[in-house]
Amino acid sequence: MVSAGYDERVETRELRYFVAVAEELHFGRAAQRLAMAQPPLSRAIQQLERRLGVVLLHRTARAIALTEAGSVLLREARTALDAVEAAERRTRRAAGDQPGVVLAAKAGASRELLSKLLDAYAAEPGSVAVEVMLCGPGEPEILLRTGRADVALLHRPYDTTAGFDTEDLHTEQQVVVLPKGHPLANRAHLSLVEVNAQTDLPLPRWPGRDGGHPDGPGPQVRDHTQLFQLIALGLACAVVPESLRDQLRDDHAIVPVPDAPAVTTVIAWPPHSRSKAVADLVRTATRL
Amino acid sequence: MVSAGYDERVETRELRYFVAVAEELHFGRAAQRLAMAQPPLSRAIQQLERRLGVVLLHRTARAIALTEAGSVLLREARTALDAVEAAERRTRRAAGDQPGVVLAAKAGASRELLSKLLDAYAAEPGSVAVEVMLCGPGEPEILLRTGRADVALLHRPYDTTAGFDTEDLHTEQQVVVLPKGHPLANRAHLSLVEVNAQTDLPLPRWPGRDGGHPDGPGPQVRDHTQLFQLIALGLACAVVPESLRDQLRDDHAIVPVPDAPAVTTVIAWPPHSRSKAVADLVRTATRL
DNA sequence: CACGACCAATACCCGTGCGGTATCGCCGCC
DNA sequence: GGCGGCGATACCGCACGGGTATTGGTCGTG
Repeated sequence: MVSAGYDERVETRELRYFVAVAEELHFGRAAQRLAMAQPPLSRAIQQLERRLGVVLLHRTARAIALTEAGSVLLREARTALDAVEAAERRTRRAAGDQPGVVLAAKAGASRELLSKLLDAYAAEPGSVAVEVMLCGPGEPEILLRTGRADVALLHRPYDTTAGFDTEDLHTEQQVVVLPKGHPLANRAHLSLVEVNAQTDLPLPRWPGRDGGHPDGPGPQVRDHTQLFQLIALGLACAVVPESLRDQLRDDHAIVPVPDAPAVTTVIAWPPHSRSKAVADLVRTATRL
Repeated sequence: MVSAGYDERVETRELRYFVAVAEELHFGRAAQRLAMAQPPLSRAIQQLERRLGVVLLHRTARAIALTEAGSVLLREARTALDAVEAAERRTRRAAGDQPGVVLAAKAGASRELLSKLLDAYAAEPGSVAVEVMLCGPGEPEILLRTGRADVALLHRPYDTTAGFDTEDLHTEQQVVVLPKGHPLANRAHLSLVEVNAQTDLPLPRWPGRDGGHPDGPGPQVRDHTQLFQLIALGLACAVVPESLRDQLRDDHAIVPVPDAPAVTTVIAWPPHSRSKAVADLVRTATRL
């Protein structure tokens, strides 16, 4: 009697399939996304459920929904798949000829700090080439988690630094950016509730992790350039860290918002990084 | 022309194989550990190398060694496999009927803090059953990383809290525990170098992550009970947090070691935990 | 109320690839 | 020089992943 009979181990393929189904909540579309037919996908999910001994989906012939366990697995599977992807990427890059590091940062944020950091690090003995990836909001975190970047500049509380090692570099207050000549523009300071209360200038909507924009009023925005242009046109306002004032044109006005949460720029890296270059970069950053 | 031809995606099976080979540095033993024959294992590693486009092992017909990329993959693969295992376990437990949490802590450490925490949490409204796993040094960290525990008490700097969210609970100095009547026992304090310099009482060797003990002098030790017994017998001494004095018998003597690093007890949990029970437990702990 | 649309599950088939046994090639060591 | 140890290669069989065709059940809808 060969007990159980099933192989208990879960494969990444199954996790990828499950994530696709859980996100689409539709076997057909998920199969399409995975470039495969629907029946094998159904079977694979059933097999996963058997392996785990757990019901992951409520099936009602008309639609499917995640069970409690299913939504736990969705979250866990994403981080597990990120870790696997990171393993691939970091291994590939460790074998690459050139030993550079990849630093991810939101385009436009902490511009001065970033250039000072790069200069200071380049002057260090034994420094290697730094490839800078400038990207949209929320992306540096994902790049770091999936091994596409070795180190990143993040901004609490906007970015979540959970799961990384970090060093605080700089803390600053936030300001609201208004079109020049706006009625509120000559106030000495504003509160968050006042900013939210005024309805003629909506707050912009940033894309989420999935790339989609949340619903609601306000223009969709992908980067600071877009944002500041929209503000200059009188179509939006936004609360941003005050260091962004460097990038404003004279058709903007800024007003401090003392009760908005302070923004801390941190340098973050994967907790088990053994790279000398990352360590040097972090040390340089903390000494700025 | 169907470009590449290989499936780029890495499966957990391959990672498990590689970890076994990298740890054993011997295909035969690794295959045995994996309960399979050696040839398929060789092939699987070659396939992994092709997939990644990277040489992972230096083969010299007599022995094998990790390349630079190989040791990167070993580290990354371990954390990725931990994440996959955590996904399985947390999903299984999310489907379980009883909604308890599992708390891991080193047996014997922070005994008083732990019992106060459990009492206080049990008194909270909406508290659930807490299963306490008392385990050896270094284990809570692994339990947390692989999803066997939901929350843990760790001790910096002994445990590495990298990759977890933590809250500091308590900081204390360390003391050296000596057999009663030892020549140094009546000193008001000792320095680390003095402790290391005296050679009649060796420091014990704790097991590493793999369960093996490092080489060197001194007795092998698995828990504090063993340790204190050895000390009482005059066969060892040890530097430990002072709160462990509760567990000493009167055949021990303790002397403060002011320059030993302070030990901070922290409560730690996986960064993306959404469990109300874990959140309540953490909140309770910080209020103690 | 019957019919069609929709969607997941089932039935069945085929090919790939994983794992097994047997063997080779290579190197170090009595 | 021969033997032993170890990884690679050769070859084979079967289990499993993936494909097509079809069923079954449940909504809308005329």
